[in-house]
Amino acid sequence: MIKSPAAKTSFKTQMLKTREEAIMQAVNRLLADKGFDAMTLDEVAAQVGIAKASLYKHYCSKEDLAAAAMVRAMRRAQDFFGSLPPAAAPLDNLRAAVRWTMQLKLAGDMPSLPSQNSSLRATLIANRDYMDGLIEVSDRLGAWIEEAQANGSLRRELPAIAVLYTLYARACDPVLEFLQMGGQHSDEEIVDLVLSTCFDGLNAR
Amino acid sequence: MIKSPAAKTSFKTQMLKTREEAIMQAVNRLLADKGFDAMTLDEVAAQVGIAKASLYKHYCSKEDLAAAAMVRAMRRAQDFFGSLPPAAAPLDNLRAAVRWTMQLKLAGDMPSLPSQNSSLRATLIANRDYMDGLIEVSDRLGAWIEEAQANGSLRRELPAIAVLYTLYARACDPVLEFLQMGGQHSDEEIVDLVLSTCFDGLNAR
DNA sequence: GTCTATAATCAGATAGAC
DNA sequence: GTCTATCTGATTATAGAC
Repeated sequence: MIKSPAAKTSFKTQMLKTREEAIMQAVNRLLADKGFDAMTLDEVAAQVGIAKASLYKHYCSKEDLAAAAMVRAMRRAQDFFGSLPPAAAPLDNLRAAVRWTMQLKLAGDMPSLPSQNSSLRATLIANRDYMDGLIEVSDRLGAWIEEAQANGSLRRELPAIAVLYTLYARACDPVLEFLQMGGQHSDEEIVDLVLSTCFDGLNAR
Repeated sequence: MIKSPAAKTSFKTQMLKTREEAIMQAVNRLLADKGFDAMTLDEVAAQVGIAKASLYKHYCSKEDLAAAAMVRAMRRAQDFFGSLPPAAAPLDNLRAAVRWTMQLKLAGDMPSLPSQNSSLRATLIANRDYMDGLIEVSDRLGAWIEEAQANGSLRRELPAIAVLYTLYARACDPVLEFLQMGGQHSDEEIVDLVLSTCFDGLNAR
């Protein structure tokens, strides 16, 4: 069978995309599981089933690899935002966003970064795609936060930036994995618990 | 001047203790600052002002070094508990404990561990002093949690273990450093903010 | 016990054949 | 583009003089 050059290119491109998707999934899982520093490229290559050197044909450094995973996560967040009902209350949107993040985290599909400094930070800050995505996501969440404070559903005395950080922090909350490790609760229960302590606090009312 | 053997031994012992205290302080700061993986023994040695090889005369591995810092942190926590007024309400004790931890963290004097797995975990679990300290601290906090739930100041529907984890997690909460990095708030304000979001939640009441 | 010098290991990155 | 084999640098850990 004779293929046109265009079809051949398209096929190869698709193969490439599929492989890169496989790499991203492996990186996501490893990043969620052990963090950037502990993740080795040998592991990534082994999990994808390719040689380590081949990774460098797709991404030119370990930092680049992780940055790509983060860019992907930002895109997925924005897709999720787009799927929310347009008429929903801002507080419900915030809760939905945090819930979505924690579900992905528990499923090992959220490449949460280490809170502490690493060589990644510099790479990420220099990465236009990531920064654009981060800013868009932050703007979206920030708008909901201000709306929720304006309509009285969120505490007005808290600085919006502190609320934003608190929500972001749920993506790397160790309470999630500790409870998961304990084995006493289902993932769904864990998400409900942490969501409740985050928004409602520990104190009785 | 002639010294008795006893005095000489005591002096040397004291010198040793002083040096080990200096090492612990350096480890504390580095552990709080960049975490276990990113901390190198070269840095520790440089900060203490001794040769790297000398560290191994005091602690036989990097894990051991960090474990010693954690044991020390547990002891200090217990000392702090002992300094609390005996008649205080359990909820006040919990708040005081979390506040104390966050203040140390912001001052760079709390060797918070990475939430994620590392070679440290195995070493710590095998370390009797650490585990004993951890259990004692957890028992103390756990008792306060149950008392606070019994007297209605803490939400009864939350599993005590989830509350305990949530309190522990404040020791490595990235919100602290993010707000500190922003430079808009004093350390005291940051502690108040995070304490408030932890116990009172984000929602308006 | 402290030092200088060095071994041993591991992980990120590259060379070059195919 | 993918592979095997290798380089390079960083870091933990140790040897041996003093």
